[in-house]
Amino acid sequence: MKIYNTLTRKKEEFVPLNEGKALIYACGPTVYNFIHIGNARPMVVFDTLRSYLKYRGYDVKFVQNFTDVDDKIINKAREEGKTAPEISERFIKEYFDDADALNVKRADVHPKVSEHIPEIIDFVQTLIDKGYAYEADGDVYFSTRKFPEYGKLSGQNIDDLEAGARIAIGEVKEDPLDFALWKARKSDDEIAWESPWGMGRPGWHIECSAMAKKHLGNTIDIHAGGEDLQFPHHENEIAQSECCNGVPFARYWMHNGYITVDNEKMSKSKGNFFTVRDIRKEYDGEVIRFFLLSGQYRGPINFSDTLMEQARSSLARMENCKENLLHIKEAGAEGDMTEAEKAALDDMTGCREKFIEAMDDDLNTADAISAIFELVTLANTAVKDGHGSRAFAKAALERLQELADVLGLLQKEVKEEIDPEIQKLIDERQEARKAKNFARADEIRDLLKAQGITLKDTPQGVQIVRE
RNA sequence: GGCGACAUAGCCAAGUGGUAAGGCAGAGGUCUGCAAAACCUUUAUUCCCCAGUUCAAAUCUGGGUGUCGCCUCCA
Repeated sequence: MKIYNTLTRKKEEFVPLNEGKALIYACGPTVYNFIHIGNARPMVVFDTLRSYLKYRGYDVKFVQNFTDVDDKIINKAREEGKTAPEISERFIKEYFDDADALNVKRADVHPKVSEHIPEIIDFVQTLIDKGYAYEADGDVYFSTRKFPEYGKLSGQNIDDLEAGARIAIGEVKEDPLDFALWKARKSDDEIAWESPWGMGRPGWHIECSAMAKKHLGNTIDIHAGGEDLQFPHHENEIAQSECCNGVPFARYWMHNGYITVDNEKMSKSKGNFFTVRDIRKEYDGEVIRFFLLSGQYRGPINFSDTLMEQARSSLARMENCKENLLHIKEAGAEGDMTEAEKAALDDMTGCREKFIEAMDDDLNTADAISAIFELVTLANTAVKDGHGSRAFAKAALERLQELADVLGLLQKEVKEEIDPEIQKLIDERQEARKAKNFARADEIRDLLKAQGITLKDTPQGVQIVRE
């Protein structure tokens, strides 16, 4: 598989540190609010990366942190008269609720900053001992200029950065480019821990370095996150980790593009963002997932109602195919497949190859989706004359599901049981249709439709589709 | 100012040297009691503009134009 590596600005063959294994660290959310659609993109994209690597046989260890110690959380806690842990625990829960809706699986480890304070303190102390960091008034800063490779990820020249940087009033940094590893407590209501430098809390960048080190080791395979984290967050992580550990930090850096609204970046500070929770009122989580995978992950993607509607319609085509095949699997012709079905099944092998080729090319999910649509068309066409066989439906379904699973699509459980009352109505409708009492038949169909049950009259009998 | 990304049909979106995938929407048709779903046909002589390289360019080079991002918390 080829991965676009931000570090080299090239697509490179993915060669993990240890053959057959993949160590991935993805920057997770600061848990002070519901996640927005922009947060959802890296979740879905890197969940798909993990899923695909597993599909290709890698033993994947995927770590995604929660930043549960942060100014924003402290502020939110003050506003609501709660403690910081109360805020973060609540929004971690809400995070998982949204993640589940998006079919984003749990990471192997979800470390929290608050549970890694000793590791972080050790990390900072090592940097001080090695001469890369210094203490000032209870703060600890990283001496950026002591890391000659600073800027290698973002392509920034350290002197150009210097020109734009400023030391804010009250800061005690030796150099404008230095950044905080540890922040001294400023008021009693701030969450804080004991440290060799007094009461305080970790800076933002150090968390990821420390947690990645603990759970994945000194060198990891892939470090992932949003494009805007490239600088300074990831640049600082590299500086800290490589100075502390003396080995390369991450072999591949992957960055997803952002979501725009009216072609402007959506961000918390601009306030033009949509939470996943709100969007879910209108669209199924799987539609959101489909939408996020419909374009290449590195480019920007514009969010709008029109595009969500398109995503919904597109995904419906895939879902219909699955439902139709499920129905034929139960009610279709018994015995051998037709020649057309055999041929279609053969052609589906090509779809799988196209799918893999696309995903191998830096996770080209747009092309991968088109491969699934080609498979859908093959399946639909093979059974269009109404003579679909059970054997074909079963085999086609497996092939469809295999690819959809990799993308985390078509994950809804199909309910098998039918309420006896409902079944009675369905039977009555069939009787009515036989008697050409279409008024009654349509009445029942409308009645059930209102309950989320769609009836389709197919060559294989009534197909029942539930929402 | 420094660094970077993008520009393909009504909309979304692949394609990075060999003659424009896929999806949505639209139009017409088939099937159906009617629907739904599905199938068939149809929708870019052309890929922001201009020059160049080449037998051949959406794809490479140079120059424009436009849009956006990072450099400050953000995925």
